[in-house]
Amino acid sequence: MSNASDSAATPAAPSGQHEQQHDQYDVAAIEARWLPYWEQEGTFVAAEDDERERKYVLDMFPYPSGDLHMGHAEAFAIGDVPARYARLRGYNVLHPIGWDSFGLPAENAAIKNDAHPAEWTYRNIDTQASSFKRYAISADWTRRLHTSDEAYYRWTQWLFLQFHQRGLAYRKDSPVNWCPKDQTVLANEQVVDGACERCGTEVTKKSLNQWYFAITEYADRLLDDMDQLSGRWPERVLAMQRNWIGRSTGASVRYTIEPAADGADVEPVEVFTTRPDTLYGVTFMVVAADAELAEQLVTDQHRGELEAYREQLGSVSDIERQSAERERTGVFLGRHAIHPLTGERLPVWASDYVLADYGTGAVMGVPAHDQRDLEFARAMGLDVRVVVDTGEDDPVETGVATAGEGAAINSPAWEGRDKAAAIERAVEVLAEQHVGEATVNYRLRDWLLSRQRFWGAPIPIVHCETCGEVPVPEDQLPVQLPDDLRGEQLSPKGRSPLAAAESWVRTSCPSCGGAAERDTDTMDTFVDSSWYFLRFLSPHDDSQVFDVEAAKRWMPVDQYVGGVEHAILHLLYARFFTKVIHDLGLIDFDEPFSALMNQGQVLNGGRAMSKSLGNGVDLGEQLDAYGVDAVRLTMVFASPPEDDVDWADVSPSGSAKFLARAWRLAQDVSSAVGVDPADGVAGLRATTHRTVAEVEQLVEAQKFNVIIARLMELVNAIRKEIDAGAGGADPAVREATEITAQILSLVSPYTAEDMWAVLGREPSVANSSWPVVEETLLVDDTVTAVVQVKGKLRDKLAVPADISAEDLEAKALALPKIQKYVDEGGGVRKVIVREPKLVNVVTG
RNA sequence: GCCCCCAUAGCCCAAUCGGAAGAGGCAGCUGAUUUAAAAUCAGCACAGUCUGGGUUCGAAUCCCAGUGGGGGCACCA
Repeated sequence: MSNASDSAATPAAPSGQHEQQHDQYDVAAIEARWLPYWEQEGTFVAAEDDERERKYVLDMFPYPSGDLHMGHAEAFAIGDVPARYARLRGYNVLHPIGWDSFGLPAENAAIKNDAHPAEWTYRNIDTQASSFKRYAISADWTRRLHTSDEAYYRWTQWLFLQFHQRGLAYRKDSPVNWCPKDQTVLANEQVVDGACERCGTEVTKKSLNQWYFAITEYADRLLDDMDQLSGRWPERVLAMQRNWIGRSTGASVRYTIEPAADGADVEPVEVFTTRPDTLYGVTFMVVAADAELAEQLVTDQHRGELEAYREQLGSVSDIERQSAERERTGVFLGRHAIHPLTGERLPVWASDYVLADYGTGAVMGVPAHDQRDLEFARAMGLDVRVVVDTGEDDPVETGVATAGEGAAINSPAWEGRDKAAAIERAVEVLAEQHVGEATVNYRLRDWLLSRQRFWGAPIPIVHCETCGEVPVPEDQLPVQLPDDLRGEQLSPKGRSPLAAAESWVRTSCPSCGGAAERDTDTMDTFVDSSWYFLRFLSPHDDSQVFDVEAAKRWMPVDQYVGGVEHAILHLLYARFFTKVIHDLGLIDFDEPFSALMNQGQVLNGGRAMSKSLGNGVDLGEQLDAYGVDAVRLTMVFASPPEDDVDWADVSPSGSAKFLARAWRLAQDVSSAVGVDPADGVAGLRATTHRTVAEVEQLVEAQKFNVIIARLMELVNAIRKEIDAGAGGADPAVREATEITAQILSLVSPYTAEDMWAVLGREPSVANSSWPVVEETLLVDDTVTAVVQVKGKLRDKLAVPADISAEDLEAKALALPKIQKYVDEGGGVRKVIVREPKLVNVVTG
């Protein structure tokens, strides 16, 4: 069972010997034969002037972290199936490849090795590119791109300027997530459980002036347009995006604030609530302790207490603060708000359970019907007033708030109404009194895009003392990265390394010509990957961001393939970019990916492969041991594409065995090219055409693993026919074997190509035409009908396939066994007939 | 706490519309071939579909409740 002992690991035969070795399946020789051929012939180049119907099949492009690994092997084997299938079905297929080549690892490697990030990056890209070529992805290499190329990031900067011009890229001061280890800010999406997604360091808050994309302006469209993706994207990805956007509808309510003893006027405070129906249950108001609002509201007598409270909070980490069991804390601000409907005086408190950056940073306290408010009220001795009768016990006694449905009580303006009707009426009342209105709030925040790191696209903005923030004119793009920084000069210092390149920073203002400074931050690398699928349309065009005419022809992407780890970040950002680019008038669609497939992970022994577990499997070793085709076949066959593949559960040696078995069939075909399959044995022909018909459905349904199972059956059937049936000269055997090569080419291109050549056909099998199913071969003359009595199988019956319901029923009822059961059951009550396959006799 | 997905043989997994529970593979066993082994070939066995209800002539499939596993969001008002 050890890999090393597997016979598929036979070293390559010297070239030129394969003619003599045709009875031996020699993986290395077959790979060596076809790889250069495809490259020379440009077999997979997508033509612009080809007017056949088009398909754009895209794998999420890789980050160049070292060589390819098992995860790449799975993803790209799976992504190649729809691409190759479309090609066989006669589509003009675009299946490009490139690299997402900006990012932190390159920079860290550069610091460590006293080098420039570009050196590490492009070396890794070269390594991966040659591995990809060997892996025989049917990619169009002429469109290869790297996001770290000037020719690419120039247009990333151009897009930034378009966003900026429309007010969608802006700067603001805000507390932001800060990773102390990477010394850079992070987007909300990059903070997982309070820690940096990349390095795991606990994230702190820092108040900084940063660049943002106004993705929240697109929140509704991002949410609502998911309807058109339903059924074509995995449901869980859509669910994750819905969660992330977190739209909640409710009302904003304005509370006037009672002037303090010192007489100073205070602005009204607006709060957001999803439960305006509980308005009569409000007994207090709480503002976020860390919000400016708290400072504005606190009276002089209580200012000291607020400051002490804030100081105390500073020592509490985010993770601790979010723990559910924490006691409610807070301070009274010495101030009262006026209830907009009752005129009651409501004490205003500050607490850390209210978030400063959601809604308005203030909430109305409804302790009877909100658990958090109830806990706070109990801790502070505040009133609890029940205004919804849910039929549950009094929250005051149980300590459990009743958040469910029920009739409104103690609510004069909507007494007795159920939740929905009460909410509706409450919003009306608020509007009539001019104290509130229906409002929508989102969990989604604007996308923080600036990074204080080197290896990214510089933000094309110049800061001028007289003109302020000035965009770099488009004809001066790209703003190139300075090339004289390397090694230690790139180490994180809490501000961008670009700031150290003084001659780079010093520039003149594009507007007034005076002395000015460049913005020293670079863009989040997710910006780069938010539009690369468009750049693939015209990667060498230096006159425009992408060819808008080509976009009409190719976009949107018909099939996007990638890991579920990008469910929120990349996919949400790419959708956002597409909508903005749509609004810029460059494209006429507003969703980039019509269909999405998530492939699973590759595990080993039930766990993700990792260095610390020591369970890593080296892709190169697997390829050397079993061959590219066997590894690809194993990946596809192991499970449905979206499921994880556990390398400990699968058998690449079994795959290699199957490939050899399939390949040998081609050796045994002795009929000439072009013989009429109609002259061949009928049984095998029926199996063949049934397989083709089924494979068509299986590709559409993305059940790629089952394709392999069907192919194995076909191979078994051909073997049987050759050895114990009509023999290798039968035309049906040739037809079946040719089709085997075609189906196999979806997954194991080398073996398939070689079979195709051995069969005497012109390469490439990848561009051959998909077999036409002969429908007449799919229908049997006779079928087996099952006969049930009360749903239990009691007998079987061979009948003509076109039997009528009446005849089938008569035949079934005439069966002696059935008569026996019918008699025992007390006679026929009803007969269900589904001709020609089933009869169910109901007795009694 | 809220939401999404999943559960079929020792293991990975099939099963169009609700119509015979089993296609394929792995591991296992038997045999042929072989001096032997490998490779190859032929064959065998193993579950009644997580549990409990319901709908139906008929449920792996639909509905309800639960158990177990995976995932997302979460002091978001």
